[in-house]
Amino acid sequence: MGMALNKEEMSEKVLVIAETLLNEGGMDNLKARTIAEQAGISVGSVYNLFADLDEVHRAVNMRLLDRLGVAGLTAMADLERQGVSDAEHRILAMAGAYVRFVEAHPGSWPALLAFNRRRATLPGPDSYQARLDELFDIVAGVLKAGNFELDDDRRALAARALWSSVHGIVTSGYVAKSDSRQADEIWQQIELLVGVFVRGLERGGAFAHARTKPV
Amino acid sequence: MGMALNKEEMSEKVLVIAETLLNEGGMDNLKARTIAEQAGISVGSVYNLFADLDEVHRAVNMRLLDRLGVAGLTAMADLERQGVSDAEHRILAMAGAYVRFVEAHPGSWPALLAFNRRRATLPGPDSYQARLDELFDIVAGVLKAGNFELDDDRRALAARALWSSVHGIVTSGYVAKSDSRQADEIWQQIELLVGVFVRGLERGGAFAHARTKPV
DNA sequence: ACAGGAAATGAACATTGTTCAAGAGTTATT
DNA sequence: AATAACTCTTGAACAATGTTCATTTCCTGT
Repeated sequence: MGMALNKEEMSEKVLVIAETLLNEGGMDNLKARTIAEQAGISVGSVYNLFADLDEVHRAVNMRLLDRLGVAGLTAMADLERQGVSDAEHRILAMAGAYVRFVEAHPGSWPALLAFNRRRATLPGPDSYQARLDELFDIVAGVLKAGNFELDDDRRALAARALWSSVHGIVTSGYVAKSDSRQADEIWQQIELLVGVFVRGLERGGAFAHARTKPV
Repeated sequence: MGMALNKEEMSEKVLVIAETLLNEGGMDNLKARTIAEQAGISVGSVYNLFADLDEVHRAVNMRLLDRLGVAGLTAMADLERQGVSDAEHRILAMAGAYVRFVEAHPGSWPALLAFNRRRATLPGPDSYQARLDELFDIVAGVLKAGNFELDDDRRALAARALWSSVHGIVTSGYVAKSDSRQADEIWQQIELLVGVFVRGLERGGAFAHARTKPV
């Protein structure tokens, strides 16, 4: 007989199952009964471990974000080892890590940032936003090493804008993900964005701006 | 007694109701029974007019995309009338139109591009992607008037990258939409992006790039 | 061995999308 | 006018789901 799992171990098992379900069939595939069946417990027990499916989903997202962060840092470390310190190359490596991550998580990624499950993303006691900030910080670190003329606030803003832009390109690109050449189109856009962005920063464009927000 | 509505008029009524429901409560608020009740028909009749709720949702999205396109064109026309032909200002005006549109459609916008309802956005016989292309074309038009050194393909790519970037910034910004200063942060990022992007294009950065896609 | 509590269970409930047989209404034909 | 053929509407019924909770089972300390 297998040793009975304690609460934490069973939670872990549930999360592994949940991640697989999400990856395979997206948000709609995360069902309480399926989890219970695959984990060898009852529906009620799932609700004993987690308040509701939202909490399960959030927990899975947490781990995904963590792994995405690790992937980014790993990519940076790899370039470091190769002695690459060029900002454009490093940013492209970050973007590459992100694209690979997305491609490796076709089902769970759509619900990762645009978390649309039940209620509109309540702030949550957890550090959801904190993990996103960590990702921004990695990009900001690359920008800092790039020696652009940016103060800390401005650099943070640029990092968020750049990262969000890459995210937007990937998102838009995968809406109609029927074609396989779509992947190529995405990467072309990213290369263009990063190239133009870096050159724009080098020109100091980040400072020359006026408030033009329309009412 | 009010004249009975024919099929088309009733479809119209259903779509108006559906749009309101989506705007007020998001995707989960689009329920067959609510629509039926508010339209004064039976549940079955809703399914007589539309194959399923997905089709209703898609139809609503179509109209939203149309209106978004009109908003963009209107913004361009306004600037035209004011004699503004500066590319950066025009792009910012486009982005402003987009941001205003998003703010005006808090419930329906999240499901507009990332259409996650049932199946993964099947290509659909409709012109969903075509409407998105129209929006890209508007941006491409602005870039063309900007006299950057871009051939047609490259300009189309830049337009898509730029528009998707703006979309990404708005998307990321509204994930944690608790704060009202978030709106300001979004616009700052957009200004930075557009400013840097335009300056980067002016430097011809769109050409100086190498294939660096990681495996 | 037994009491007390903690955890697991799964039947039951509420809500949903969707279907479809039956009925109501409309139009064409004789 | 009467009837037939057709279309549209209805709402009850079904299946799938998230969630709850009274009951049962299991474990632990004495």
